[in-house]
Amino acid sequence: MEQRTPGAGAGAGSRVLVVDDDPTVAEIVTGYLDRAGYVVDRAGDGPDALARAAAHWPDLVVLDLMLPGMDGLEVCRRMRGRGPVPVIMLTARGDEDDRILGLEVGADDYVTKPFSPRELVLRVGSVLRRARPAPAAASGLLRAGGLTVDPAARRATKNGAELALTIREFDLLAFFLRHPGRAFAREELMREVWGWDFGDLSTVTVHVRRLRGKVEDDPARPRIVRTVWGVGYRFDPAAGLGEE
Amino acid sequence: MEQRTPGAGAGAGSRVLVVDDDPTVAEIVTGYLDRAGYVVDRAGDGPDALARAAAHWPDLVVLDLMLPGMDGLEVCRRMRGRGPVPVIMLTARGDEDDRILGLEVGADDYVTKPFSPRELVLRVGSVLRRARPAPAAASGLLRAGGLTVDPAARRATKNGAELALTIREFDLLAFFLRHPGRAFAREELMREVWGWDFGDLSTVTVHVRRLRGKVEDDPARPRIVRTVWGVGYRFDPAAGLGEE
DNA sequence: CGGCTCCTTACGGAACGCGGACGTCGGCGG
DNA sequence: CCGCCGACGTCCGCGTTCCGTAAGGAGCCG
Repeated sequence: MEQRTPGAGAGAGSRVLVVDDDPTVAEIVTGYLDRAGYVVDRAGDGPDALARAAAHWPDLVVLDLMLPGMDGLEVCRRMRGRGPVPVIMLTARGDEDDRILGLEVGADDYVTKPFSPRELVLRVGSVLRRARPAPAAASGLLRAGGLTVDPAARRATKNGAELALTIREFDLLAFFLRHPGRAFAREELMREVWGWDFGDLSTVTVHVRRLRGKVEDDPARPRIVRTVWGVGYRFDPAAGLGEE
Repeated sequence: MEQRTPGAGAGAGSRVLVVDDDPTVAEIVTGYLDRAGYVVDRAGDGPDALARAAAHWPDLVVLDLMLPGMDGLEVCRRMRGRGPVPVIMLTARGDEDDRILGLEVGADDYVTKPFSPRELVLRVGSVLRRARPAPAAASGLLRAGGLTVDPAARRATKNGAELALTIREFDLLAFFLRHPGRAFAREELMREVWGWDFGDLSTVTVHVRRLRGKVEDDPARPRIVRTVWGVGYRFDPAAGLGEE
């Protein structure tokens, strides 16, 4: 049932570094991860782990807390010093202090010994999935010009800078981003953005003005939300950066 | 002090939540589990179960699939949303689909009605023993910004320092950590965190404020849990270190 | 130049979020 | 058994933010 490779989206072929001084444990873990479709590398102690990481930077590290020579926490710290990498710690059961320490150093998850290899595999997948920031695509994100509108987060940016928009302004901009290049009458906007079939159309005018004040480089000469005389307004997507 | 410990000695005094709308069934099950040395709590329906769980997080849940109002599967899902907890499902005999559904949602075991109470007790012990070394699969540790939330241990830290959160505050923070960067209406939070479809929304406001008081550097100018005017709140994961 | 459209500004009121405080319930310890 | 205390849900007053409307001026077109 759980035989599938992690190819279903999460980290197919991701490189996992397993660090454990116990050959038996390392062997078992390696085997399971390998069968799950990961590329696995092994290290027996701290220095070895750092060397391996230097040779091939891993996507995730499974790290035994108890290591000969260098402490697992130290390894974690050094690793983190070189670059951001998710870490799953293996700790002795019930050793609560160790777990807390691990979390402080920045472990992304922990598994207590003795553990089920299958569970470890699941957690590896989970952490990898979590570590991967939202792919931005398929998330309903709207982009045009230098503008970005995220309906889910209710955030809008222009050239990376956050815009402080009110509800109406945000909805208005989002609507424009969804229908670029088309001209809309004020009545249409009132219906689509406000959800009203009646009302003072100057409301739309004023809100367009306010939006321009926050979005346009020069609100006096709008290039993004253009006026279509005798009709209404049109969003011009090709007016992102300053060309003159 | 120890009344009577369960046979195998696993989970003496473990807290078991029994959810069944049939008073007779609940009574019998409660009786047996109680005599087996467990601390038993009872709930008659879904919302009740979630409320009980909020008050005292159980070590295991015995859950009837058929419940008035909220579906057993839904209860299971919500419960799992708050933290990893083993679940044993009670299903109608031969209702194969239900069993499959139950296992998919993440039940750790199931018992078909009519069932022998003694068998149920045995399974409870078994699941507890199995689940003990490490909380069952599914969600692990949550990290974002300088925050850490461990649903299994029900513990949260900020920059390594432990946070003294109440039940609601913890659930709220955990939910935010699970859905970073998205804006949620108060109604959604009320539904997802409280499990209510109605109620005074100012409750959410107040708890957000209390959470801010413990999480934010400057509660007056929140950077982690942000207010989205006219909409609700949003958890901002990129608010870890001090930038100004 | 006249009429219409659009821009700009200002303002009152409503909606909203926040902080503080209170009453209640349940748990815990004396 | 009783009293204390923390957590929770509710309520109220205040300050802020936002919205819709109105009115005067500027711009566009015939």
